[in-house]
Amino acid sequence: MNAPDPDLDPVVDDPGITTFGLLLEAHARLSKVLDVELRASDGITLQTYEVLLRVGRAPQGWVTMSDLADVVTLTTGGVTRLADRLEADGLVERGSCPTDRRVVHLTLTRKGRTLLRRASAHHVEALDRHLESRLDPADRCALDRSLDQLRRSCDEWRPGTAHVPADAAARAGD
Amino acid sequence: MNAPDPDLDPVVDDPGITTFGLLLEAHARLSKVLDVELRASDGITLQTYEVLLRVGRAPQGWVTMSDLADVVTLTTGGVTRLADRLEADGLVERGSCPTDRRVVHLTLTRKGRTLLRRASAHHVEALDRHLESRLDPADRCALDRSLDQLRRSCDEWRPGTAHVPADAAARAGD
DNA sequence: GTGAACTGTTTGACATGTCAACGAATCTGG
DNA sequence: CCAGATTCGTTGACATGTCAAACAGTTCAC
Repeated sequence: MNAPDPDLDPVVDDPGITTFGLLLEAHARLSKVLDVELRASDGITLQTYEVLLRVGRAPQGWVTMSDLADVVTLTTGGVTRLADRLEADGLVERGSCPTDRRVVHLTLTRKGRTLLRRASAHHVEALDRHLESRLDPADRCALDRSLDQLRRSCDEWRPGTAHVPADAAARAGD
Repeated sequence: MNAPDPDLDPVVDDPGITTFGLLLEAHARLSKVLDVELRASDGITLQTYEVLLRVGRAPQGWVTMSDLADVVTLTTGGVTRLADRLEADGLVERGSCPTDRRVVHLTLTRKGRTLLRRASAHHVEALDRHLESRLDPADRCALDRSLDQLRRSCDEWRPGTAHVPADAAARAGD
């Protein structure tokens, strides 16, 4: 009574589903590996590293909470809590913006800066092992191009841009 | 006092960091878009869709909790709770395995099957708009190849493969 | 100027995931 | 056949993220 539905196969074998599935899995597996190695070598998560990196290489040496929310793909509420933890760990500092008193400037502490430099060496080495050395150099360019294209085209998209049938939104029930 | 550290630049501009950053962002943005559209068209999250898809196209019509944990990249504890919610929504059912009484078989209910079929149509269409139509056909192949390669090489990896402290390597076998 | 609309951040209530400990079922080698 | 090691799934305690409401500061139009 529960054999795979033949009606389903034409639709679930779509090449787009395959590519997207590969994207999901490659992302998950690579992130997991890099996270585990970063914890082992520097005692921080991949997410913490990403924050340190974004703050550390910001042109002025700081980012706002909203900036950060965008690059780490969290809500601003999530970033508030993330910043709380990193500040408690002494890696970043909150500061106020001289030109807009709503804004919070996040900067690296000395400790954060040192840690970023140390972790970067390990992280780059890990990326070499898991990413660079595994890819065909020709495919590498196409990979960068494709990913950038996807990122860009999703940024353009806004809810409602899609031709979702008007009745579908109403019928969203279960 | 907090200008970007010149010492940092050589290391944070590594091409591997760039590619990995693109992977993170492309994944996050594309997932977000597809999730929003799936919610609008069928009232389910992308994660729910992924589960329905995996269960629905499993060769025997069912998957175990551990199988599912692997493909959706959650711990088994997380899958227990995910299955609880989907079962409460009437989309999947737990069943027992005739040959191993520890194992739980997850199958689609009729409702889950219907929903999967309906959502698949919308999802495939969304993938066409956001993925297929955006990519250069030649790059598409390279993208699939690269992602598959990354996924595969991460699967081979085991903690300890890297040059991490010896006590971490001691736990290598499983 | 001043009120309305908007933006940036925080917060409480809640959703969702992890981790480690656990019980039950299964395997394995004497 | 049995003791120990292993595997599968669940659970409690806790970590982390979302959502919407709230608040302060800013901008805009009149």
